[in-house]
This record gives sequence, structure tokens and C-alpha cells, in this order.
Amino acid sequence: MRAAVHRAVEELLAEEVGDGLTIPAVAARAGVHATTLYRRWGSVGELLADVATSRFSGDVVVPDTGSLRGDLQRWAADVATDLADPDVLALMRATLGAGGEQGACACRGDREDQLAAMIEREKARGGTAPTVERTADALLGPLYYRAIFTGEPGSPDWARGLVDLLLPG
Amino acid sequence: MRAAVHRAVEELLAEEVGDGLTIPAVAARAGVHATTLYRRWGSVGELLADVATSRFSGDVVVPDTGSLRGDLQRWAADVATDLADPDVLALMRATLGAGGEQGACACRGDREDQLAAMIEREKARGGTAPTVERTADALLGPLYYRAIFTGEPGSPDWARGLVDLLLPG
DNA sequence: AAGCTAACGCAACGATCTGTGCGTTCGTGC
DNA sequence: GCACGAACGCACAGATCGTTGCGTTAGCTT
Repeated sequence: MRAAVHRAVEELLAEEVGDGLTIPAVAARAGVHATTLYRRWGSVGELLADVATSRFSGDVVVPDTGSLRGDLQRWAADVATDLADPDVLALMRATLGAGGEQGACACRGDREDQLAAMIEREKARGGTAPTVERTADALLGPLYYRAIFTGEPGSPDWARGLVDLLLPG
Repeated sequence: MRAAVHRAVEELLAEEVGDGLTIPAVAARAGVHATTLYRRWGSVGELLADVATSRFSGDVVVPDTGSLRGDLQRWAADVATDLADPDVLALMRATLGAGGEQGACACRGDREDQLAAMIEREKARGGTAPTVERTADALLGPLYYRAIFTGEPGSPDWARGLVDLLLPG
């Protein structure tokens, strides 16, 4: 039932409904009653934040290639591929608009945690690594900026190039 | 009259109305009739895109300090200060959600053009400069990412630090 | 097995939004 | 001076949304 609602939201977003993404519309598509949605989520914003949390958490596995550079390159390419999906873009834009602060953070998912995991692993290997903050600035910043604010999301190759600009050498 | 509507939109956004930003609400605040807004803009999304275009175009003057590093540092600090305003944040989030692709591009305003102007000036001086694309990745990316997706917009000092990471030396 | 709580379906109401037709006003060009 | 078109105010109607109250069902505890 929760799964049906989530699927209905993603389907409606994929159909360019724009501001037509309302509780009754989602309920009709999911085959449940609008009352249930009002009770469980209360508003479109909270529903979208919930969908975004599910969508952006755990969908990208943390790679383990043996080196920080390899890990980050693979991870950045995966994120770029994910952000290139128009449906994902529509979900993020709608969540940002209706979900406020909570929705915005939901769009990040656990991606900064994934960065922290890779950096921690490199340090455990005895290597040196930039801070999580700087890595987020150099990778997540451009990745999300291009996806959201420009019509052209970055390619996986371009994402890999970001890693080369971040790491020395 | 157009100015009154724009002011009404910004006021309502500053009041955390959330999804209560509707055409009738804006019309009542601006002292005009909703019919006029429906005819001129058609939807909240187009209205927000219009407001965003006005807000994000020409509000930051291109500095001229004599060096590319100085120009970029000053410009980045100005943009960071601008993005730290909660009202600006609310406007961007609402525009992203309701304005679709058009609204998203409106949030960039002419900031990439400003970057291009500074880079062009450095080249006219005979100096070397990174491409506009890479500069946007290194500056606009982190600036916008932190403002939109995290609750903590970057400080002007942090923004200046981004320039040092971009330029060699 | 009986009771209880939580969750969902259902119907109805009030409020709000979206869109249309008509009259008026203001500015422009002949 | 006069005709014309664009823009706005106004009132109204259809449609949709958000909310409440009640009945029913499923699952869990005792």
C-alpha cells in the first residue's frame, strides 16, 4: 500500500503533471482513498519528502576498488547516471518546492555518509584524503547543480573528471 | 502593478506559507484581482519564474579588482551572501518546484554570464583562466548545493576559499 | 477465543481554486 | 475629436481540494 502510493507519485511526476500532483490525484492512481493519504502524510510536501527519502537512500552502493580515486570515480559516475534520469529530476524539483527544508535534505539521502565511508576507508589504509566537506563541495556540488539548475545533467565521464580535479596528481 | 505582484509573492514566500502560495492569495496581497494574474501569467509556476528572473538578474554587479582571483573571490562572497538570505532560498525552492525547467534556469539568472565576463577580462589582460564550465563547477556548484540542499548556506569566507581551490598557486 | 487498537474505506460538507463573460477605463493612432 | 484595442475590475459558475465523522476490518494481546 505504501509502495503503491510511492509508485503512483513517481508515475504522476513522470507525466509532467506539474502542479497537478495533489493528494486526490495520487490516491486515485494508487487505488486508495484520499482520506488515508491525508491521515498518513498530511500534505503533499511530507509525502514527497518520504518518497525522496526512499528513493535517495541506499540506491547507490559504496564501491570498493582499492583506491580512493577509483572509489570516488565510480561513485561519481553512478550518481551522475542516477541524476540524469528525468524522473529523478522531477522528483527532486517537486520535493524541493513542496517539502521545504525537510524535503531538501531528503534529496541528499545518505550520499554524504557514503563519501565519509570512502574517505574513512582510505584513511584506514594509511593514505591521505580530503575532508568530507571539501569532497562534497567538489563532487556533490557540481553534480547536483548541473542536474537541477541546467538542462544538461553531467555525463559519467565528466563526473569522473571532477575527481581528478579534487585529488592532487 | 507588476511590481506590486512581485512584492506580494516575495512577502508571501517570506511568511512560510508553504503550498498556500496561490494565485488568489497573491492577488489579494497585491491589491489586484485574481483574474488579472490568471490572464497575465496563467499559473503559479510561470509567475514564480518571472519573479525569479527579475530577482536573479542584475542584482550582483561584476567586480573589477584587477586580478581574476580578486574578482572571483569578491563575486563568490557576494553570491554566498545573497544565497544566505532565507527569502531568496524560499523563492528558489518554490520556483524549482512549480516552474519546471524554465524556473530552474531562471534561478541561475545571468551568473554564468558574469563568470564569463570575468574570465574574458582576464584573458584580455593576457593572463590564463580556467574555462567557464569548470569555474561554474567549482564555484556555482558548491554555492548552490549548500544553499539549497543543506540547511547551512556557505559563509563569504568559505566562498572565497573555493576560489583558492580552483586557481593554482 | 474475546477484546482492543490501529488502519482503511466511505460519504458528505465547506472552502478554495480555476476559468469565463461582460462592462469599464486608459492609452494610441488616424 | 474619434475610433479602436489592450488591460483591468467584477460577478458568477463549475470543479477540485482539504477535512471530519462513522462504520468496518485486520492484527495483536491477554
